[in-house]
Amino acid sequence: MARSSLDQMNCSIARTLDVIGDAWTPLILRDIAFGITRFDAIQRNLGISRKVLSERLGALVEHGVLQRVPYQDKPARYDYHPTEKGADLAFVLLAMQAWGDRWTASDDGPPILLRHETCGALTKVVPACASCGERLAVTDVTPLRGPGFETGPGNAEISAVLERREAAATAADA
Amino acid sequence: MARSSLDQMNCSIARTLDVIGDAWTPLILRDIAFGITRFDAIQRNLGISRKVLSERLGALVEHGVLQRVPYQDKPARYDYHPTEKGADLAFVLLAMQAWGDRWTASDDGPPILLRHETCGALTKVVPACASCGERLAVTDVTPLRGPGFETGPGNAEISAVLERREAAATAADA
DNA sequence: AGAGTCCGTTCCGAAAAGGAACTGAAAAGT
DNA sequence: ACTTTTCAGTTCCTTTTCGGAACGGACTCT
Repeated sequence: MARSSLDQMNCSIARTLDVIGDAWTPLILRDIAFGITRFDAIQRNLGISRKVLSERLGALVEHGVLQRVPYQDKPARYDYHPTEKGADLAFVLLAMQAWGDRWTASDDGPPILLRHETCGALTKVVPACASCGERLAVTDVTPLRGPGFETGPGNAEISAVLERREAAATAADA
Repeated sequence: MARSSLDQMNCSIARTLDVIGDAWTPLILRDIAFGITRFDAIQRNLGISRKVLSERLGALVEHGVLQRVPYQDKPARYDYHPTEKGADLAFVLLAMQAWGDRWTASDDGPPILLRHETCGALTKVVPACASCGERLAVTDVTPLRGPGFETGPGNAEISAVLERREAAATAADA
């Protein structure tokens, strides 16, 4: 994982991966979301090496995803809490959970259920269109080059693909 | 990334990470979703080392996320296509994209836009409740221990947290 | 005083990644 | 016919990262 190359890419997925693109980081964020906010507790829970945990937490603070909140002074000790930016990653985690529930759960069923407090039902998280609110199927969304698009490392071929598609779509319109 | 420890965990997120828990795999899946389905094209596009790409593609086929589809015979050559299991990972990618768009995009705006063909609008993907269809806020969902839950590696502390919360909720009901 | 908690850092051997070169089979150029 | 190019890997070697155990420091508890 070339640390630098990812956030250089003109791609929101790559830039997200620059923050959470390894095996441990999402699990650390999961623990914190569950209210396990201290170094030792996370380390015990995950069985992660203290060294790597220390590095990951530092990077997450660096990225503005977590913040250190002091809970005692004598030896300075902190809880790690999500910032708004960090809390917003929950949807990524929930999407992973939904996929894992569907494709990797044991016969018993999923280990964790979610209740939607507003409607009271046990639920799962599904993707919806921000505009019409309808549930989204993958086949219903088409990618287009956006205002921030530039051909560069990590998307040269994608640029070509999109150009071809958009040209075809324009031709079809005429 | 301890290959084995992750899929051993009683957690859908961990088991998902066992499949896509590194920096390259999601980008490879993104490329394939865009229709870049051949070894060399992916390699060129991402600048990933051929060795790692080869390993990742093999693992994804192994996991049943991708399948090799022959497109010529003499030297056997394949396109990599998503299976249903693989296509279903698109929502994880879209969640990453949505987060990246919001928190890491440049001033120009996001590099890629999505059009929802059903309603015609430029959109972004938001989480919704599968039951009531309402848009979900993270604070509206409560995790509960599910049928497949077992205390074990990776969730001992979580088990304790949930137990406490569920006990508190039960007490509040009475 | 001695053990326990908490959060790290340090050191070392093992594993993984990066990178360039090499193989192999066939099509395409000259 | 011969060389170059395309395509998909594999191999080898160097650099980075990881895992694991030990150590440190600042305190609290018994």
